[in-house]
Amino acid sequence: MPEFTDNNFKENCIAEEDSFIDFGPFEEDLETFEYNEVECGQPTNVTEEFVLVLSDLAAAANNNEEFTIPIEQPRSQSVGSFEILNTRPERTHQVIRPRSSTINEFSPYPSASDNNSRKQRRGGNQSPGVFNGRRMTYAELIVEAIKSSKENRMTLRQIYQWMSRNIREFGPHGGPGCPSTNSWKNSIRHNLSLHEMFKRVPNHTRGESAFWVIDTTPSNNNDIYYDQKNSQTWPHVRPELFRPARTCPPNFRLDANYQVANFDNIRQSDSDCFDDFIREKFPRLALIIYPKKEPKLEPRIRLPSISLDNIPDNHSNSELFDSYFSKPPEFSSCTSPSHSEIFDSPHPSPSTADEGFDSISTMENFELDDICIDSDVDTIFNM
DNA sequence: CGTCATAAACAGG
DNA sequence: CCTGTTTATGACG
Ligand SMILES: [Mg+2]
Repeated sequence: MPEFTDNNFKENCIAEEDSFIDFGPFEEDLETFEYNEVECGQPTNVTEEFVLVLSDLAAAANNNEEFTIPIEQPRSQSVGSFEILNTRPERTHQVIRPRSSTINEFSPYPSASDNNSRKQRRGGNQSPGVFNGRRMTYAELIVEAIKSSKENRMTLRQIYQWMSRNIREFGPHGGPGCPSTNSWKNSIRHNLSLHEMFKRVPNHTRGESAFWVIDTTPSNNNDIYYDQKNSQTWPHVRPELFRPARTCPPNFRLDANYQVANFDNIRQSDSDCFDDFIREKFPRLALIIYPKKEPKLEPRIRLPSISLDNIPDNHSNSELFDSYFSKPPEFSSCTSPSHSEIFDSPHPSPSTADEGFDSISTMENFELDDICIDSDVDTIFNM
């Protein structure tokens, strides 16, 4: 199992004179898989790109291992901690995946193989609630609930109450075939979180949870990324974040007209934090490529290619890493993370969400509108 | 093939 | 227990 060392890395890398480092998904991969490519990060003037499987980076970071960049036209089946799949001599591109595991194995969420006992019926149910004579989805019902309120906002508890009182199927006399109380409440919460149109704004009343409002911003309906980021069809799989999802404080507020406005740079949900994390760690990132659910693949990050000419003969892998992941010259005013800074960090933490409000309190230009309902976001967020 | 209901893991108040 | 985020499964049009 030959490995690439500092000494032989470059010669292994450059199989041909003008070859470039390039990994899937390309060509044949795209015939089989679908990807959702999300623009992210700073623009690059580099023409060639290559793609890294995200969890490989994360795995290297978590283990504090030295990162080894695999090459095209591999001469072995293994490169460091990576496995090279679909090796075809006539191909110039290879798909790189972590060895001997799938991302599903890391997931804390229930999988089919876990419960080998009886299978539950989950799909195929019609929308359970009828309102105004029309069968509505959960999302539609929630809209009706919130719209019925005086100030177009409702706490979860109020939404529950509205459902109980206005949707017969959710009431005490629902009858057979109707979801149990726990079930439809679960679905209500699921829909509130899932759909971007439902946003939380702070509620300063002691003991009450946040208000849910309907964001009617037109861009919400036009932005593909906006629609897809919480899609059940295009999930954000975050292997290095396979940990329980956590609530964040409300990111939004109501302006004087009770329109949804957002706090800038407020703590974000895991999905949003993930993009920021990637941007921060990999400033030259061009794209994040999210896979569809099936087949289950890991997200990849697409980066501009490096010019191997600029790499000295006696380079080390970590130098190569730094040269690759550092910011391009036009952004050199910013400091970029070094190899050790990335790999020595205890956990690649998109969780500014975990660290409290330091990012907010240290934000010099953070200002609240005069009309902002919230005066003390640092201490009151009513999750 | 996209939509959506449903179950559930997990966290933190 | 309540609120919230997210993943997994699968039926249906
Ligand atoms: Mg939401």
